[in-house]
Order: sequence, then C-alpha cells, then structure tokens
Amino acid sequence: MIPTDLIKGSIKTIVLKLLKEEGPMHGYAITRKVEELTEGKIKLTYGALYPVLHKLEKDGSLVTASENFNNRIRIYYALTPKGHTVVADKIKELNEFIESLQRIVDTKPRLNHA
Amino acid sequence: MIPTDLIKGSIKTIVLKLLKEEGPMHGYAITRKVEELTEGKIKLTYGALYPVLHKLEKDGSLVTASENFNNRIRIYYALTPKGHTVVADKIKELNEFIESLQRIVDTKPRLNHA
DNA sequence: TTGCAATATATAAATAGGTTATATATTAAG
DNA sequence: CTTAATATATAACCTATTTATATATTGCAA
Repeated sequence: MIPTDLIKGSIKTIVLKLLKEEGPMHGYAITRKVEELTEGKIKLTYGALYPVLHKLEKDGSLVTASENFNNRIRIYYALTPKGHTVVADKIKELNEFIESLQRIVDTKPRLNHA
Repeated sequence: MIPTDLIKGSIKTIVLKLLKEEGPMHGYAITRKVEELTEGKIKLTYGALYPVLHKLEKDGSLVTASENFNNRIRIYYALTPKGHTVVADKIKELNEFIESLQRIVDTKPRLNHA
C-alpha cells in the first residue's frame, strides 16, 4: 500500500481522469476502479472522495444524476464541458509531475562523490 | 510549474534520494539540484525543506557537518546507515506510486461507454 | 436468525504537511 | 548603491486529507 502522503494532492486528478475515460460513475465505483487499476496500491477513502466530488460539482466540473439500484442510491457523476477542460489541464500537470519524479528516481550515483 | 499540492508528500523522498546519489549536500544545493533535474518544474520552498532536513536529522536518518565557505555557513547533510535503509524503502514506495499513476493516466477510453 | 461483508453515501473533528511571510548575513555584479 | 544570488531558519496560517462516525440495504454463511 502506498502511503497516503504520496497520494495526497492527486486525488482530484485521478477522479477526473477516471470519469473522462470510463464515463459517468458513482463514488463507490470510483474507489473500486482505482483499486483495480493500481492492484490495491491506491485506496481512496470516502472521507476524501465525497468532498472532492461535491466540490467539483459545486465548481461546475461535474453534474450528478441519481439512480436507484437494488434500493441503494447511486449518484452518478459526469464531466461537464468545463470538467473536460479542467481534466485536460490536470492530466498535463500530472504527466509533468510523473516525468519529474522519474528524473529524480532515475538519477544514478556519482561514482566520484565523497 | 507543477502545483505544490502534487509535490506535497514526496519532498522527503526526493531529498533522501538526492543525498543518496549525490553524496552530502547543503539545503540550498538541494533546491538547485531539484530545479535542475526537473527543468524548473519542481521548486522546493525553504519553509518545507529545512523542517524536513531537521526532522530527518532528529530521527537519525541524517547527520550534519558545518563548513565555512566564503563566510557563508554551509550545513552538509549526509545519510546515516539508518538513512540508507529509509531511502531504500521510500524509493520503492515512490516507484510504486509512479507506476500506479501511470496506470491511471494511461487508461484508454472505453469506446462503448454512455 | 443472527451476524458479517459488501454495497452506497455523508460529514464533522482532528491532524499534518505544507505555504507564506519574515528575519538575518555575505558576496558579486551592475 | 542597490539588486540578485547565496545560505539558513522559524512562526503563523491554510487546507487537503485522515479518522471516526452515522445510516441503510443486500446477500451469504454459520
């Protein structure tokens, strides 16, 4: 399991990216999908996920549609046109971040250091 | 520039990794090196860096050696044996994190979604 | 039939990691 | 003479997240 400190900060991007590729999803399904994609290494907590979804809805990046499935409420979140713009930016940022981290972890030792 | 939210959480690992590969460094040089490696995309703030260095020293991962250079104090930080163990774990975690993020951003759209 | 795991959403309090602002001091360049 | 670069430090604040808690249904196993 990847420590939460590392994941912190990328939750919003992860959520938006999933909605972009998978289409509308409900909160619970998002956590499942992230676990599946990362082989259990990233687990989103609901205390983090739902506030993020609510905030994205509030700022106009997402819209919701409720559905009743087996007497369980499912709230599907879908990207708005604004959301599509936001996710494009966020993915760009995340790619730059990944690239930067890789440059750092790929650094090879200087054989002549002290 | 990568937003600070993303970088948050990986600062400690970045610092330890640099000290592992570059040998002993002082704080200012660490910020320079990170900027150089990431082409200016990651800039560590001193308000984040020094507390991290102090904490790592306190927990026995780093030791310091002061040096006078041009009337400027330089405090070199070096990994201890414990620090070497810690950095190995941290790098492993960071690699898993990078891999997980890549699985998410590399996800291709499902052409049959709603 | 009782209890547990999985499904599904929600929020409030606490935490902790940062940012921002500020302070100090020297050297070199314009 | 002033600005930029070098070099370290810390306190106050922010805010995203964790932790804990609440609610409710379904299905399976003992």
